[in-house]
Amino acid sequence: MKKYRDIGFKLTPQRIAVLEYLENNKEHPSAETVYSNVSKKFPTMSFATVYNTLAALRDRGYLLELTIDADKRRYDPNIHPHHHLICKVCKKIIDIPTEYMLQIPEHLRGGFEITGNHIEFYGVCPECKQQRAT
Amino acid sequence: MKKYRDIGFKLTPQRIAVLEYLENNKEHPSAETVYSNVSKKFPTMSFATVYNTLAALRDRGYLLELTIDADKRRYDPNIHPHHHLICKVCKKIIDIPTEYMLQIPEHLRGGFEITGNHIEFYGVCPECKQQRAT
DNA sequence: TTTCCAATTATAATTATTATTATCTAGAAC
DNA sequence: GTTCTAGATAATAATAATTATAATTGGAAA
Repeated sequence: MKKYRDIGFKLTPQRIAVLEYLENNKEHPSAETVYSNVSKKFPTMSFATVYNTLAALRDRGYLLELTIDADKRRYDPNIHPHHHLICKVCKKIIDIPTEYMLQIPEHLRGGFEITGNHIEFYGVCPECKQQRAT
Repeated sequence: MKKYRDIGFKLTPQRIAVLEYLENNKEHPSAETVYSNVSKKFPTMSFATVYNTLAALRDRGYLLELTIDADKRRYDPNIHPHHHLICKVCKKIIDIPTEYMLQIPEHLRGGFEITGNHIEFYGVCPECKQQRAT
């Protein structure tokens, strides 16, 4: 696949299948979902390969690992900064552009009734910053 | 413990020990941390009891279950709406009042260097809403 | 005091994820 | 195009967090 050239690691058919499944995917799939879909076309696919590929892509910044669902990690191919709207019942996840921090416009809400929000600020604490410096 | 009367479920010594450990705790401990601390004073304490108690408190709204850390669930006795500042290295979690959505003042940052943020909006999607209605 | 029942304990089971290892292959070098 | 090898795959074992099961216990209520 030409389009994935220079992604920075060895391109195997398995990895291309994962990349293709993820491309433009808005479902925020779990490793299990990726596995079950990719292995349809690639029956020899191993679960470990899915985990390896997802971790490799995450480490290289091609994929976000979401911790929204306590039961399983979810993966987001949209690496541009954005927020999420989450159904508390079925754990459906919808992307929300960063410009909407207070009010989400109707056309993006998708019929959701929004009941709350939570902001996670990320950084490095002074203790860990110092550890790294040494 | 008078203060925990009428909490809505049977108060056992084990549960009181968990409640006392959690009270005013700002560490956002995991089940493992709760277990290891509570079992110091309560050596017969079982891991299942910790999980049961945390789930019972969470279900009754006395405790928030945080999904910030992919590796383990963390628990927050502060049930008033608030946000979190998270060290990406050590997973330390600091409470941030809801009034600070854009800029966190120096005295709350605790020396953190803040590099990003992510908002989770919660709600119920139309599909799940309908399911519930039936 | 006795009965009853929900909570606890001990432990087994489950689920997601990571590690191990032998084998294989993509892609660089010739 | 062939060869070579670092890195990838597949199969499987291991680990860690969490949940389920079943027997036991202890305290509330009769």
